Amino acid sequence: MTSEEPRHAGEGERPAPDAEQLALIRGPARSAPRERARPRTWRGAPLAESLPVARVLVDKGLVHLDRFFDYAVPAAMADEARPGVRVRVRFGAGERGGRREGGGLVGGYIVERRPDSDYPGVLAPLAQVLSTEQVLTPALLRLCRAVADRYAGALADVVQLAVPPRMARAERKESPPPAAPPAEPAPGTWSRFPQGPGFLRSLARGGAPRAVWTALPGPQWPTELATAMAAALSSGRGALAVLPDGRSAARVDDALTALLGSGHHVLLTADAGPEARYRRWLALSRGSVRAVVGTRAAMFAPVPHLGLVAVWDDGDAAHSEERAPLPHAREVLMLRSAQENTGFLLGAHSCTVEAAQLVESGWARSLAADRETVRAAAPLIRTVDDTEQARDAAARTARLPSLAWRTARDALERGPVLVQVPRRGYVPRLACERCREPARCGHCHGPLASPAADRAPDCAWCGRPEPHWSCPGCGCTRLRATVVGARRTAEELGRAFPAVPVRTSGRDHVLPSVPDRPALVVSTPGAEPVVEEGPGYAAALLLDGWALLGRPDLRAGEEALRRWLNAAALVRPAGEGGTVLVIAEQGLRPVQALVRWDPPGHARRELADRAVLGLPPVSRMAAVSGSPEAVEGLLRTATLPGDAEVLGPVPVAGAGGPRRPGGPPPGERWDRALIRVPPGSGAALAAALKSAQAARLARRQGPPVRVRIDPPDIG
DNA sequence: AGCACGCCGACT
DNA sequence: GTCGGCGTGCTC
Repeated sequence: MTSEEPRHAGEGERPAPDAEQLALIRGPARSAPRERARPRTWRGAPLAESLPVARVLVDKGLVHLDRFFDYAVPAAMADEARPGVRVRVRFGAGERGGRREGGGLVGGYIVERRPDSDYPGVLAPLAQVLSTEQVLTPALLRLCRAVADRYAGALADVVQLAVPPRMARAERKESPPPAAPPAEPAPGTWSRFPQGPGFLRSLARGGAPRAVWTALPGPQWPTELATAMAAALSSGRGALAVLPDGRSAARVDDALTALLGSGHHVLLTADAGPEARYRRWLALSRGSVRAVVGTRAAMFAPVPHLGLVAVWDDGDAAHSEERAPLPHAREVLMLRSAQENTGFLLGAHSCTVEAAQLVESGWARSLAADRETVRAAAPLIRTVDDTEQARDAAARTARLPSLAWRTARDALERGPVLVQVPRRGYVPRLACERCREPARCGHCHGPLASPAADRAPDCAWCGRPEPHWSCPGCGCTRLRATVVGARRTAEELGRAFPAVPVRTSGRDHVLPSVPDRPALVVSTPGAEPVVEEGPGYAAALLLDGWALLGRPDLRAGEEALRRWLNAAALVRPAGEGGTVLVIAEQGLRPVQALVRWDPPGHARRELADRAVLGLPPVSRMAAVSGSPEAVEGLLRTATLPGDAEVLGPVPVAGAGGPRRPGGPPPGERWDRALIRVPPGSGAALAAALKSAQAARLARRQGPPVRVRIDPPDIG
């Protein structure tokens, strides 16, 4: 702490110790009022000779402080105080009384060195340069700025997500020079995709192709993803891949190692620990390593001269950052791809509506295999309609359809059988009694919910009652609550095969893999073990159709299909006896898409529907929530774009429900309003909400409001 | 957000 | 004449 000096009594009353220096930093012919001209922590230390002003991003995530502050650079720090380094500065209410030191020390980053400042007062000096490591590079700063704007958040909040905390020990270690770029990789199994080799060639030649990749079922995708990264590396550029969890990241990391050895890439996941993580981050930042595979925080990894950004399975909820301003990895990587002119690869077994929109709009090209190739790689999909079971709740949980039993029995002779069961905790809402289509509001297409069993339903978005609902699909006027739960079916299954070992994998106990031997593997979605070595599961039983499809969430169908496809992709091809049995009504759109193994087709149809109904991502939405007065106040003061449409506010289920972080405090009522704008007005909406939020906080007009762009739970 | 300033009423 | 309520505005 070179600048932590004791306070001199009466210092404030004296003229500045070095009037010439202060004139220099105050800028040309500016006569600041005398009381403002008193330096605060100033000890008369000389200033840096060139560029004596440092523009600093103060590390406080307050929306109304979302700007830079200028500080004087003492001569002693002239060399160290480079753009991008971490600093400590005094920040807070000034010492206008001349008696106190300024506010406390806070952290920050130098974003720029300048010859002068436009601040009319006297600049406080930098208190300390914490480290000479230039962590917030201009490219990273620009990305953080774009992400903050996109999500109506504060720059400092985004920087906190992007730059890991400092670990001094990790900084002391030197990083080796980078390895020479590897040779251009052979396409390998990318040859199964007509556009695959061309995509790789473009990357290898320094191009920036953008693709939405529908991966084929089977275990090849990690190697294919790694091959695309290697192609970008072979052009002398860097590559980055974001995966939804540590397990899948490790698989791609292994594939890269198999392809290139260990000198070219790092794995950036939470389980490495903070110090190792920072060391690897520094290896990238210093240009010692050019490729990174990781979970969502890796989307900000400081790869210089990036050639490819990739994201796997963008429908997985883990790609949504849960800290403010809640950015999504796919969106961040899209911004990054545009800013740094890189290739873009969005891969998955399924296809989100956002991915379909990227193809539809022409922003990305589709990278999919021919129908015959898909059919040869996919397992046989069979469906069991459960309408018969639905008549009797007891039968539904206790009895297994005989086809499921036979499928499992036959498959267990050849290998392991995967049983996918739902996770607990789905919110029951209303659906058509006959066709089970989730019931939607006739006015805004929000989901209907029943406040009490014997009352008419309300819209959960706009609050309008809907006493005379009728199903647009089948004309039925009767509603039913959605049913959840099929776990006992799996237990029943275990009892039906007493001779076979039953293994379970779930949120608490994730089983990474199982041997290629007969066993029942019961797993919740997302925790399915892969089969070691062999051709994959002999069969899969997908039992969670009801729980998923009954949800009124906009993404219910897409999410059901995504989970089914991820499980079904672990099953061996139909030609080798692989069978998937899904318990769900055959006529449902996601079920048909699974049977035909056509996830892009499903996403395209969903996209067309949403365009008609004005739902995201065809329109952009924002959620504003907080106490009723706060929400009302923000909506009143905000100057929204002219084409914005406000839905609600309506009360949010608070007390009694599961307590979510950042949600309403127990016992208090919270409201939520949704604002939707047509395509093209998203940026204006974010900007309007951000400035209204800033004004509100600055003037302290009542309790805080939460603003969320692209709310995930609008249905 | 903190934090300090300042303008007003109540008390010594 | 002095203390302290909180309404208002700034932080380089």
